[in-house]
Formats: sequence, C-alpha cells, structure tokens
Amino acid sequence: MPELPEVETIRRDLAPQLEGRRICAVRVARPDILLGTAGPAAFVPRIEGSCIRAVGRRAKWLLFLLDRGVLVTQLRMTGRFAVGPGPLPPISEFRHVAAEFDLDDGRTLFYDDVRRLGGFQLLSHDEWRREEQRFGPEPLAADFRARELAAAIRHGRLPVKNALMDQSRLAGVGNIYASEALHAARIDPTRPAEGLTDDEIRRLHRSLRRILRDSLDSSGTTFSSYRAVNGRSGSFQDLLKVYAKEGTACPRCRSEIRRIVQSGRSTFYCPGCQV
DNA sequence: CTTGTACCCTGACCGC
DNA sequence: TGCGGTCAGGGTACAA
Repeated sequence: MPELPEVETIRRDLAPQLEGRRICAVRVARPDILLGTAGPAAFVPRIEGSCIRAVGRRAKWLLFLLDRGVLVTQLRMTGRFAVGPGPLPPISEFRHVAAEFDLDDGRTLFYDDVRRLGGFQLLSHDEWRREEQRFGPEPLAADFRARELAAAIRHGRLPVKNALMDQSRLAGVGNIYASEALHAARIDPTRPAEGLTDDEIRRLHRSLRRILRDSLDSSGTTFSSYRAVNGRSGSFQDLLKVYAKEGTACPRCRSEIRRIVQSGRSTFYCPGCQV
C-alpha cells in the first residue's frame, strides 16, 4: 500500500540505477497494466530507444522522465520494482512480472504486480503538466506550512480523515498516514474538516510532516505487500501507534484503539485522546 | 459543486 | 483437505 514515503523510497532506490540509461527493449506480459487507451502495439515502440533523464515522484505516482515524454506509474496496491543483471528477476518473490524494460547497460527493470491494479501511461510533457494540476500540494515541500494545510483541507463537511486522503486537496497521504497523523495530533478522524481550529491545524501540520519524514527515514511501512526495490523491506510498521492496532492500548492514554470504517476504508483511532 | 458507492484484481485468511 | 465468503485499499467512473 504505497503512500508518499513508500513511493519516494522507491524513487530514491531507482534513480541512481536508471538515470542516464537508455531503454533498449520493452516486453509487456500483462497488457492490462497499460492505463488509458494504448495497447502494447502503441506503447512499446514509443518507449523503446528513449532515454531516462530522471526518476521523479508526484503524490503517490512514480515518474520516469524520458526524453520523449513522461512515463507515469501508479503502484496502487501491489506494484513492485526490481533491477537485475540478467534476463530473470533477481528475487524469487517476483512471480507476477507484468512488464520488463531492458537497459543499455545490460540490466533489466522488472515490474511485478499481483493484482494488476497499478500500471503505466506514457504522456507528453504537456499532457503531464495538465494532469499534474489535479493534485493538491506536496506535504513535505519546504513551503508547505500550516497555512497551506488549512487552505488545502479546512473546508466542507467531509470528515478530516477523508479530506487528508483526497489527492486533489493534499497529495500523497493514504490510509495509514492519515490515521497516524490524526492520532499524533489528537484529532478525532470523524470531525468535519471545516471545523478544525487554528491550533488543531498547527498540530496536524507538525504531526503529518514528522510522520511522513520518519517513515521516509525507515524506508516506509512494510505492512503487507509493499517492498522497496529488489524486495527490500521498510521498518516504519514497528513505529505505528494506531494503524492495524485495534484492541491494543493507546501508547499515550492506555484507552483501547478502535477500528471504524469511513468511506469503505478502515480508520484506526483512540477514543480516549482523539477529540 | 460536493459526497458517496461500486468496481478493478488476487492472495491470505477464516469458519465449516 | 477443500471450499466458499470476506477483506485488503489505490484510484477512477459514475450516481445522487
């Protein structure tokens, strides 16, 4: 379940291995990972021969900035990458390889996706610029202050947890970090976003940024399926306070952590200290 | 405009 | 041992 810290971890793993490389050949074993209208017949020749100038990230999307456009990648739930020296995936866990990209240094980039909810789309630089406008601000950007958080989420009767996860309001936050940030800020996840006080916004801003940074320092949360590149695990799951901790004691007030469902997603919170 | 729901997909897990 | 049902949640399409 890659959110901002997980996708950024993958970007940092991939960038030094891929930047400056040319893609010589592409194989798409599972065409349904090609998002949008393009099938392999249109996709493959547009990628082959292109050079990877940089590996980027916006929200939870990983970006391969090519000389001919932007290869946009969504990992959704189970998408993973590995880079190997030969024609076979370097780790045995890659049993659902959906696409392979041969590089000009003899190595191959493998994309594996059990559920195939993720995938690729090649956009022109102009198309990506327009697409990118749909996202809210990046919460780890240097100029993202409490004022920017308030402008992004403090409107509407939507519960604050859903507001945090709405990618058009705020980029990169998903189910795990929304629950964790609200617990750290002592805010009830069901509260309408428009009702947060200035002090609560300041607490949420600090908590959210600290948790995203700490998770990045831990290479993300390997809870079920997420891995960094080549199967590497993150360790932030060891530092979670409420996510998937239903029935355990809140580390702050010892009340019992509860699980509720908001918009079909699990929310974990402490009824004792989140008000 | 906002808000809610169904759907895509497979593997892990549970109860019988 | 098998087997059906449920759940996981990212984003998107569509309805109200």
